[in-house]
Amino acid sequence: MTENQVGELPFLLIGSFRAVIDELHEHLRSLGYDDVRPLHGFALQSISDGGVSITEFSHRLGVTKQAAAKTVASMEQLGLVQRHPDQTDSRATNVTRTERADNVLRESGRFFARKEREWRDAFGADRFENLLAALQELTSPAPETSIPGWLGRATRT
Amino acid sequence: MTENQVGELPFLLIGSFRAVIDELHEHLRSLGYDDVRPLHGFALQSISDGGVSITEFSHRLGVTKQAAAKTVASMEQLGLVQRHPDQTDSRATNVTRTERADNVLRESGRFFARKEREWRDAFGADRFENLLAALQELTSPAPETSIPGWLGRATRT
DNA sequence: GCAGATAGACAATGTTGTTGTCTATATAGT
DNA sequence: ACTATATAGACAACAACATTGTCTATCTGC
Repeated sequence: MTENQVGELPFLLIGSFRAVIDELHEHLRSLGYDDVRPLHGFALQSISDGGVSITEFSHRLGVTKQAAAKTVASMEQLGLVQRHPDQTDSRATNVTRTERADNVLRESGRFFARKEREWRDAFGADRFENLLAALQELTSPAPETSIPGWLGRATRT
Repeated sequence: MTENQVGELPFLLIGSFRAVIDELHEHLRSLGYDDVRPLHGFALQSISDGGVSITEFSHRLGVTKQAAAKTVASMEQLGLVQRHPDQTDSRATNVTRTERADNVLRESGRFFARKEREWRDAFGADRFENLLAALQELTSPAPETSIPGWLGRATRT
């Protein structure tokens, strides 16, 4: 069973992540948000309360402006964001979350809070805090948020 | 800074994963394996020492046979795998790793072993074992290995 | 005002997936 | 043995998400 096992921790990390995200989206589906996909969750979190420009959005997601514009277009179709002309810069577009998107974020937040409570209870507060602290150290300085477009793409752009 | 922060742990998980995989491929690049990408690492681990059929390969990766066949084709181009007619089933293709692929796996294994040693030293054995154990509990029953094609795709296929 | 930078659209293309369909071979039931 | 069905994998068309390159409109600093 351990044939070719090249490293354990990385698989535990991605496996845990996948497990919790899968659970989240199962939950969201049960609430009727059945067209929201993991990518959209990442994207929604990159939109500040006052909205963001497409360029800033692309930076937060770690993709090109063009890719970000397409993501915005698809999320607009899903009723998750709206595009408004920027008042102070007529070149720019201000992208804001819709109420629907806010609901998705709120439900996701509740889900994660519940999940973390579960884990804390299951592990014990000490072990749980230790887990968090250890992971924080692993993500060196800054927790990288530009995940979409990363896996499966060339590391060397 | 915590505006819209919907959940901390998931980001720590994916962030840590990304950090270590990025480091691995930086290392591999420094060794001359500059055309091997994260996807290939997942794929190579799914190839047993005696080789696998394309169908079995597709199951291990969690993708369709067609997608697996394309991955095999691209890895063949990179000199990572070879295709042989199966001796006992003339419909089937046996896919084996090349020496180059074995080297990549070996170097990856070394890298991860070194990384885990570093972390163990940095955290202390107790905290490190706790981290591992906690993550194992998070990955419910089985650590999911079918990662490619997951992020960014529809959860509901 | 003008030169250069920036915002974002449009087009073409690459990578990695998907469904659907097809042929060849294997296997199980009669 | 014969036939029905299942399986292995190829081929084709297409979807999703990214890329690079190019273009226009607008902004900003001198």
